[in-house]
Parts: sequence; C-alpha cells; structure tokens
Amino acid sequence: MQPARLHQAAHRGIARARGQLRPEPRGFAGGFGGVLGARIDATKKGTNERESQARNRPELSICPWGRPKAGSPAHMSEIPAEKTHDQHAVRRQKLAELRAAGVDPFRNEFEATHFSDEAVAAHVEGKDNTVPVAVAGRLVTIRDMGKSQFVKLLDQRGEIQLYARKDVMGDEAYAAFKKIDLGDIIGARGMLFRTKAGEVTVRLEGYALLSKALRPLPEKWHGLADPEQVYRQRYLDLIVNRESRARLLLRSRIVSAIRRFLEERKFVEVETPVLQSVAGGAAAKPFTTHHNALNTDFFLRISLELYLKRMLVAGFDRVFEMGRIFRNEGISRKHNPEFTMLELYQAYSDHRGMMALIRDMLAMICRDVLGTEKVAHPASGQTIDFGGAWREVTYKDLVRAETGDPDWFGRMKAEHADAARKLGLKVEEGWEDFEITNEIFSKRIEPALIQPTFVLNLPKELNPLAKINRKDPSVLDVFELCIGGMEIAPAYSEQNDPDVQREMFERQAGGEPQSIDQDFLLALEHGMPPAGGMGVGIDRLCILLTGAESIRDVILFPQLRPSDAKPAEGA
RNA sequence: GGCUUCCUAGCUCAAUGGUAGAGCAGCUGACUCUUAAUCAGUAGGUUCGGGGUUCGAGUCCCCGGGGAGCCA
Repeated sequence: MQPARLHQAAHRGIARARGQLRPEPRGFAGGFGGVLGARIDATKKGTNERESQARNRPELSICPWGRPKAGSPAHMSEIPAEKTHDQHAVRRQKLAELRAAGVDPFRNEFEATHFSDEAVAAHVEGKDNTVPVAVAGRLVTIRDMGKSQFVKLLDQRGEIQLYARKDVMGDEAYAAFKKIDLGDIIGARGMLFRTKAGEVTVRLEGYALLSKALRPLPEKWHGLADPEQVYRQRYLDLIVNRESRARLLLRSRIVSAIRRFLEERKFVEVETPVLQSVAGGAAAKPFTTHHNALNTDFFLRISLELYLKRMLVAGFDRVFEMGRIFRNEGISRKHNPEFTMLELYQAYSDHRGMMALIRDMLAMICRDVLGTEKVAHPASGQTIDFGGAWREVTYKDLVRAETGDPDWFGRMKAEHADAARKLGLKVEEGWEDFEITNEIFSKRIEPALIQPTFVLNLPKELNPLAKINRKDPSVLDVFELCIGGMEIAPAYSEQNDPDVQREMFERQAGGEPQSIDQDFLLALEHGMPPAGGMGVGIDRLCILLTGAESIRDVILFPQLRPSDAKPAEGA
C-alpha cells in the first residue's frame, strides 16, 4: 500500500518505557514444540546403570575430557602468568588441551529429549530421581561449591538447572566437568528432582561438551547495555538479556499468528519479485542494484502492491505476502531501511471489509500471543483495548476539530499555511495545499490517536491507487488505522479502472513517465476484480504489542554503519 | 544534513585538570542444596583514533570514527 510521503514524517509521543515487557512466558502453548526435529522419548534407563550406559552411548560420555595422555600439558600450567587475564587466550589453551587429550570440542552427537521448559514440566511431584531427561544448551551460570555445583543451561525456551555431585559422577568425570567454561554448549543427562529451594533440577549423571566457547559471555547481571553492541552482536544480547529474547520470540509468534489467521480465512500466501524495474506502489526512494548477466539496473521493491494486484487479475481472489521491503530513506526509531510489510488483497471486498478483517485479526493476535486484548501503552499511560468497538472518524472531522475551524476545507492555501504556523508547524514554500493540511494531521492529530481508530475518507491527493468516493469526489474510499499514535494499517477499495489508474499515475509521475509501471496497467486492462486491500506494518505492530521503544528493538539485526569486525586471532 | 550527548579492563560502571579504580567474568584456593551463592588471594588498561592547550589531560579545545536522542 502507499502510506503517502507525508505520513512518514516523525511522530511524537512514541513509546519510551523500557522493561515494560511481560515476563518471559516459560511455557509457550504449542507453537515451538518440535521445531528442532527429533526429540526422542524421555524413557531412559535408571540411575544405577549410569556407568555402563554412558560407556555404551558415545554421545553421552561421562568424561569428555578423557584421561589425559601421558605428557599432555597440565591444566593451566602452560599459560604464561601474564596471559591469565586474557580470557580468549585461556580458552584457546583449554581447547588445545582438550584436543591433546583426544576430546572433540565441537562434536555433533547428542539427542536431547526435552527443551528446558518441557523438562521442568516432566518432573513428577513427590517422585524425585525417577524421570530421566537429556537436555542441551549453553552454560550461563555456574555456582561452584567444591564437591558439588549448580549450573544452568539456556536453550530456546528458557533455562534449566543442573546439579553436579562428585559422589554421583565420580572423581574423574566431576573434575572434567568443573573445567567447562561459562558459555560452553553442552548436552546433559540425569534425573529430575526438586531442590530445597523449590527449583526443578537435573541431577547430572553424564554430559558431553558440544561446543567450546572461545569468548567470554557478557556480564551476567546487567547483560549488554551498550546499544551499539546490542545491535551489532545481537546473538550476545539474546543470550544474556532475557527481555530481548522474550520480545523477539514474541515477534515470531505474532508473525505466525498472522499467517494462521489469514490461512483460516482462505488467503493464499504468494511471493513476488524483490528486484523490480519500476519500483511502484508507494512514494519512496528505492535502492538500486544491478544484474550482471542482463546488464540491467533494478530497484529493490518499495511495496508489494502492484504485483499482488496482478495476482488478483490472475484469479487469486485472496492473496497476501509478508515480506521485506526497502526504502532508501532516513533511519530513526520508527524507520529501518528494510522492514516487513504485510499486504493482503481480497476480491469482491472493499475498504469496509478490510476494517472488519483487521479488527478481527488484531484481536485474535492479542488473544493468541498475549492472552489479552488489553495492551499497555507506556508512552501515553493508556491501556490500548483491541477488543472494544473501534472508533471511526473522517479525516476532515479530525482536521476541523484540531484546528477549531468548521469551515477549514472552504479556505484558501494561504489561510491554511498561517493556521499551521500558528500551531507551531513548519510549512515549506513549495507545498501544495493538501500537504499543509496533512502536516497538521501527521504532526498533531495522528500522534494523539492512541486507541485503535479508523480514519476514513482521506483526501484524494494522498493516494493514486484507491477508488474515489462516489458521494464526495474529493476523498477516497480508504482508511488509515492508527494505534498508539502510529499509522499501523492503510487500506483501500482498490482502483480497478485502468483508464482512471493511468490518469492518476500520470498526474503523480509529473514529468517522469518512466516511473509508471506500464506492465501493471496492461494487467489492469485484462480486468481486475473489485477488491479491498490493506497493508500492515509488521515492525510497528510489534513495537505496539511488545512495548518496545524503537523499531530497532523488534528487528533482530537493525541496519548500522558498517564497522570493522574484530578478527578472531589465533591463540 | 543540523543540534545535543555518549565512547574508560572481556562486560557493567567509577575517577575536582594531579598515582586510572570497583563489581561481575578470568586465574589460584576453600566450601556436597546454590539462586546476582559465599569466603581468601591474584592478574588485568593504546581511557575510540589523531592533534593541541597545560608543569601535568580519561577530564579542556580542534579534527576524524562509531552509537543514541531531538530536529530536518
């Protein structure tokens, strides 16, 4: 869809509060189970067989360090005293010792039976040490008490505590286990029990080192705080900052819920070209690229619209695409150069139909992903209610109310400019009349629309791809859904008259006819069914639903200036 | 693009223009139910890079790099 250029101006009053995220859900219902493929049954042998069992199971060697070969370097003694501060060097030394002892520090063989949360759930109350589990993950906590230690493993679903005892594991295996570093990835096997403090824990019987970490983890309590490092090394942020992990997992659940919803409604997901010779469907600066074999320049798409409408012509009556689009514009808390847009088109519907659809969709996502239709909006202090009746109001009524001028649309451009300046807005010299009014909408009205609001009947100048209202030819059959002070979803009754469409394109293109997608107009001439269409900014939706303060917090790897990566030097 | 601001040990942070410190992590030990475990000891710095002012610069000034916020 086409959020008009003017809608992209910065908005005020965006969510600021950090740490408003709901607690990390430990037991995501459904959704992620089995994602990693085979999880074998948790019916393993009993404790007493642990020694022989372990020897028969190469993936669960009791002592992955093995017995040091004669003449292999003694632990630590090879590290020069002046290097013991260099954690990377120390770990490389340990790696060398493992290899010298015949241990593969990057082995493959391990079959986990449970994710961390599943293991916790598998514990049978009052029956400690009867349920065997095998779990795998990164070691993120070590509490060493000499002849026993508590450690914690982090996996995709959370953490699980392991309890290692010298008398259970034997001297050799226990000594080897104590050499594992924070950050190493291991597989572990043992029986579930509940500690005195009440935490379900695996009594460690056997383990395997699966991947040696050569770099230390960030500080355990504060995590990573430097935003630059958080974005550049998101993998560390995700290991160490629970809040980030919860937020970005929530995003993938939102995306998944959207797909489920649309598929239930008989929508078909399609994929259309990213490389386009005319970047249409929106007013934005595209990225350019080049195809060598064709010796042709292409643009990266700035919207999904024109190809999805070709699919309407093709007879795909309900289509959607959720994909990356690219706009070569500024970077801010609300803009990343590549971002994710959902666009959907439904033949024989219209913008009214889209209103019902988006209302159902967002309410369903909230229930499904958050368990409630009421979402905190820290910036305004309000609670956004996705379940109630959503406000419907026309663009013109909003402008009249904001300016206090019932006859606003009967006045001349100069009067509009004066009034806008009185409201504290900047008015550029070359602006059209409608742009001045829209500046008021973008800067003053939209940021105040916190509860879900359908803004109807936008001025016809704002979009060339929508149908013109029959009763009032100065406005379009469209809405813009605003929530939390942001434009979340524009939708229209789609223009399907090829001649009107051509005229609108030509007016918009001005003196640049090459920017008109002639192939799209040709498709329209074959007949496109009447349809409702809608675009949903997925990143912004995620900002709302996760309480994030910036788009960078809901994008795994937001765009930054390239910097020289630190090379991995040898030991 | 403009304004403001930040960059100090692996990480989180201190340090009136006057000897660069602490916690975590590391290393050496003690400790068989811990929850930021505890205790003792120990090592660790191109203070983002370059230049300047000064007897003396992490600190003040200039240039450059990167990040963040506001504005455009």
